[in-house]
Amino acid sequence: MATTSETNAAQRLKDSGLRLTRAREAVLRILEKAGHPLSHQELRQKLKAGTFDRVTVYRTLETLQATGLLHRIQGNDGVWRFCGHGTQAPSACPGNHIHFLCSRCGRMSCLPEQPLPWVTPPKGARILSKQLVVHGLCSACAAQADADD
Amino acid sequence: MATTSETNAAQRLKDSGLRLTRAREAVLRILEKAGHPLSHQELRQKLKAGTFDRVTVYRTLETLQATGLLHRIQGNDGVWRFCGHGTQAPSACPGNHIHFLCSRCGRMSCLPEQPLPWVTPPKGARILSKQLVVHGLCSACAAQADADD
DNA sequence: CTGTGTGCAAACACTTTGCAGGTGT
DNA sequence: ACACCTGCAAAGTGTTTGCACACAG
Repeated sequence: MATTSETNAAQRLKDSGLRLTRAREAVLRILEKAGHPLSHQELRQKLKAGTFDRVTVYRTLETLQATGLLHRIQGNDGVWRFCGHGTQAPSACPGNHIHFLCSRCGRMSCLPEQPLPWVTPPKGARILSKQLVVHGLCSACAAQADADD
Repeated sequence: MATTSETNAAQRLKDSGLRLTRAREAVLRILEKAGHPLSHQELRQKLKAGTFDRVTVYRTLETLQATGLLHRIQGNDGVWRFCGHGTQAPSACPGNHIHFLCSRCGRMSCLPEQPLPWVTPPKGARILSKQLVVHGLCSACAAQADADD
């Protein structure tokens, strides 16, 4: 079961029945290391722009997310952010928790210790997923904002 | 204090110190009547497309929202939806509750009886707003989906 | 009259689609 | 060998910006 951290991303891809390609491995590896959700753009920057086509990255993220290797959340900026940290189980970070998005620096973070609340569905409705995103200033930006006085 | 329902929208605009214009009154009136949040697009359709420029509607929504006459939420489709129902107080429907978005028909509804949970901010961070959106199938679409078997 | 609102055109950002050629198994 | 990935080009969707004219107060 245990694999070296080197090949962890590759292993997860294989285990999921996906073809092992450069793009997938690179994307997954970066997201595993990131520790917080990255937008397409942020991810692209870490890939040393030019390595992969924008479209490829979009499709790769879509595939990984559909396979359950990543989860995605969206802040009030309308941008998807993908999270793949917690590399042990196939879906170690299922995203069933609150996310925090800093309105100043745009960085999103997971609040894994705070689960999503129970929601009573409207009569007859079926709930498929929930998303609780908290907007505000992260500690760094809050301090910065105070200094700007 | 009471005004006829005819001029309610107009009155609220004046009370907020905004200039009374055709666009603002029309937009506010529609949102008051809608009873659920409308996207720019949905709103535009109710305005009998062509009445106002797209840009005007965007700016009007921005203004009304900034003034507190509307609140806005965003589903996982990245689209803003504006809500102005509950017309009594200046900010009668502040949006401090859960929203439900049907992934099939795209209609959003308010779940006003279910308030947002308390969230503990990350150390040093400052929370400015919260958004809990539940995705799924509304009762109509759930029934329809079952019938599609 | 003056400042704000509106319409029109164009720009923007993010994402998706179509198709030909390249790659993993 | 064959299906699936990738890159390139182009289109799509929602939203914003710049500027000149029109309108509310």
